[in-house]
Amino acid sequence: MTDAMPAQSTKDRILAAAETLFADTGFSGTSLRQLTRHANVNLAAVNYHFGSKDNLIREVFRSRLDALYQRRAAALDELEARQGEQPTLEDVLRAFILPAMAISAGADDPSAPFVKVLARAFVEYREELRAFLSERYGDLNSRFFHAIARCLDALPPEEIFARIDFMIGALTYAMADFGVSKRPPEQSQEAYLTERAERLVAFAAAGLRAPHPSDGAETNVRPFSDPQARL
Amino acid sequence: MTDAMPAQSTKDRILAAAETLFADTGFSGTSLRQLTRHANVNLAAVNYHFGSKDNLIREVFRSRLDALYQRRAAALDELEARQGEQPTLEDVLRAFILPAMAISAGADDPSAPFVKVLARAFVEYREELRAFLSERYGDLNSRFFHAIARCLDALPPEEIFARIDFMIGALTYAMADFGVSKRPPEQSQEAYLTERAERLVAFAAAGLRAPHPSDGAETNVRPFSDPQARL
DNA sequence: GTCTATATAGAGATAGAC
DNA sequence: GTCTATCTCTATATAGAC
Repeated sequence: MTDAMPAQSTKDRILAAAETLFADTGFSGTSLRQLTRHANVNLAAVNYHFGSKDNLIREVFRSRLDALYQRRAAALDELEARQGEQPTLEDVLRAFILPAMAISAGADDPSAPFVKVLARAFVEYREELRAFLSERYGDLNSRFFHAIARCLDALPPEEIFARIDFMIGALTYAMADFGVSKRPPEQSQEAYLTERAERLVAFAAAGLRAPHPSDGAETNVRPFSDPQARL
Repeated sequence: MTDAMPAQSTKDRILAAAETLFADTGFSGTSLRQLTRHANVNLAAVNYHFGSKDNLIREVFRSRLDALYQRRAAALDELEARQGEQPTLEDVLRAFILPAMAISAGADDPSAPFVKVLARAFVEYREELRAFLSERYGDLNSRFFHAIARCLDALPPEEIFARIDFMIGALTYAMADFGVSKRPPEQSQEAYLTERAERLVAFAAAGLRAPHPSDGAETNVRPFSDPQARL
């Protein structure tokens, strides 16, 4: 054998190029012509191997999301297997957040662009993605909800749902690197993302633990239609 | 005068249809043919009034973002005009968050779809949007940063920047309604969004105030390359 | 300012040779 | 399994009549 790396199949080259280009220019913004040029394969190969562009898109999702949720499941399994020891809120959040950050860690990691693909999918394939996530990973997401809820037992479920949405929004946005924060040149990408993940864990844990308005101080809410409202 | 509403100009009908369709199917996912059909105007009218599709997209942004930032500026001005009274973190966050929630408040409000357009822009026009926001609203964003930093004076700036990114991520995601939270049927859209805005204010305020790892407990960070890391 | 008609280019998909 | 060539459709943009 002369080559250490196995020769990448046409199918794999298409998947790799799809991930990169979908991350950069979106799904409808990426043509099969660009894609096959980038992957150095023939235009007809996409339809031969995947049937259609839509199927190719689904395949990109499925494989990466499976990997992400497998890591999340393993982390949660480990937490729940600890005998007698109740996981902290930070533990549970790490089990959810770190796998997502991890898949964008290495510059050499072929799955790195996927985080941007996922962020795009939230806007371009909202309903399909929601249905897919709920059908395929609903049980695991439900386990995460209960693990989080156990750490916050004074909080009503709607409040927990809302706060988890905030956490996922922060995670998605941060993963896709949409914000103004920039990696300092002297820090490695891995160290940077590790730090960011820990920052998010601390931020989200504090946010989730925030006192609930109903059992505390008045929040001074004014409806939008109030002409005095500071909009 | 027989008509209470002023007849909408071709240009306005194009803008309105653009906002709706861009929100639903994205920028590259929306063709000018769909758009002009939806607006009941001729296909050529877009190029006549806006020059190109790209210019139309920029125009949609510019007008709505100007409105959003004007409201934010007014709210911040009001806070800072209070003599002697230091605004709370919650006050500052409300000045930033409520205008964003407000523009998606009314089902009858023509600007309602814009929040989804904005979320899409974050992924489809990342760099252009970043440059545009920084050039046009950089000063105001900087004022918000300082107002927030004043409430958190023990925190290093990088930590504040990172946490503000989390807050904006949560806001964008929540505004665009990507999460699992659903409006209860008995609640009005306005009440629902008001409630969500207050929830976000409480969540973000607590998250921003989270203790900083450097001046407190050990955070037990393990790098991703550690094979023991719970990824 | 609005229309029809069309130029030009690019898209996704497929047939059929090799 | 991969190629070329091409079908068919749609895209953005524009020219020129009204």
